[in-house]
Amino acid sequence: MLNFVLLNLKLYLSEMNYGLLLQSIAKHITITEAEEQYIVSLLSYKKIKRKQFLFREGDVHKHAVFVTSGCLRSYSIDKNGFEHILQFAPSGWWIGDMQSMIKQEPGMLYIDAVDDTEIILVQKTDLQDIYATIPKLERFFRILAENALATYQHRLIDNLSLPAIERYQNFCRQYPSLTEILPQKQVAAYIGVTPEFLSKMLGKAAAKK
Amino acid sequence: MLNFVLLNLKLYLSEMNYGLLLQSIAKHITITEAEEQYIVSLLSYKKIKRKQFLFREGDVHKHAVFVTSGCLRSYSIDKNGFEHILQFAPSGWWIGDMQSMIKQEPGMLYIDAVDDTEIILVQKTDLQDIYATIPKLERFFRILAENALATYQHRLIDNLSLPAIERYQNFCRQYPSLTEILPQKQVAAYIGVTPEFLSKMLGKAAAKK
DNA sequence: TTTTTTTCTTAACCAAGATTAAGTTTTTTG
DNA sequence: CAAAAAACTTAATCTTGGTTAAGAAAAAAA
Repeated sequence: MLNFVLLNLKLYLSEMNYGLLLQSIAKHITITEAEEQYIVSLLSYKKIKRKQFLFREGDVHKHAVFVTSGCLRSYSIDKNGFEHILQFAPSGWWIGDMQSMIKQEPGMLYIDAVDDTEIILVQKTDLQDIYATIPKLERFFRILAENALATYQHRLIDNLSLPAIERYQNFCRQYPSLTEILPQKQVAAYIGVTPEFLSKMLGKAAAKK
Repeated sequence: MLNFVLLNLKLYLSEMNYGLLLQSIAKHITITEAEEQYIVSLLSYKKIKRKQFLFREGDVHKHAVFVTSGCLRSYSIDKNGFEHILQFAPSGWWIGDMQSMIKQEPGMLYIDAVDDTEIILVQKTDLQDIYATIPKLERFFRILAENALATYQHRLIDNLSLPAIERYQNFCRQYPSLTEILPQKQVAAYIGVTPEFLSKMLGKAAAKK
């Protein structure tokens, strides 16, 4: 009977896919099984249907979000109603509005699901406890933030110095799997051009061959 | 005699201005005097004259750089020879090519001095030791990286969604002291327009009044 | 201070990319 | 499967911002 319960618990936990997050942690630091259990006890799990919102502009981000399947996107909407995509988060990625997360103030970003998506949530307040209990995790999140920082530095330089066509090529090279599944429109909103212009650009490129 | 030596040491250290860095650390975490001394023992100090280079494209960044006076800038040069500024670092700021710093590979950025500048250097290898000896510093650099991340997220959204004139206004609002000391040309290279266009824009704005 | 270098301005012309609009294809949903 | 919605294409026109060039102003260096 106990075995039966444990088996179900195990299935339940594997369905939640906390494993992917624990693996990602294990890539940078070593943690004990007891620490793993403590962390898992503070995680929660959520399914998000395609097009469903996780955050809207003005919301305060009270959770760190880790994607285990599917794909999320974060974006702003300008005063003319146009979307500008900051980030895509396929499985294994974190996503969020850092400013809002740090200062606990209303954010400027929308986050919704590009595909049916499963996520793990960590409450910001629990994160403080985790740092206090397992200081090693401070390192994990430092490394995470530093890597993200490097990525944003690179992207900013690209946006300042490259024409649209090269930004598009960079995107395809960097995220080949995303290029396949995303509507062109969203790639346009990521590289910073209108869908019409991206279409024109690709038409020209194809005509040349 | 001993007093004399100690006095001179104190003067020497204060001239190095390690205090500014220690203060900046103290804003986020609490460290003991012994820990302070350990950290200081791993720091080095350098003066950089206006226009002098600290890094060039292709250099591997083996140090974290903290500015104590003056101002540095990091930028890339595109294939047409135009500069695109990623960051200004006045006193109290860190600067560097994160990608190069993390992976210890050749960087894409130039760093030089906008003004006569004093900096503190921490070797990357010493930073590893510091993390091992004083885990609290892991938190300090996590917070630092997260704040920088928030700033870059905001800037990217601005670059994607705002016209040049608003990017200029944001820059002036965010960095009023830099706006005063920098040549217009460099503000242009930061917000992502040519100096000629920025000048035209400002002329129009002034004419309206 | 005077010479040299850098920065700023203005203006004419040019190009990358935006806008508008209409028609077509693809995907989603009922 | 049919209808509706979303995405894509094409083309004409417009706008933001780039390019080139030349002179003026300011700052740096000698």
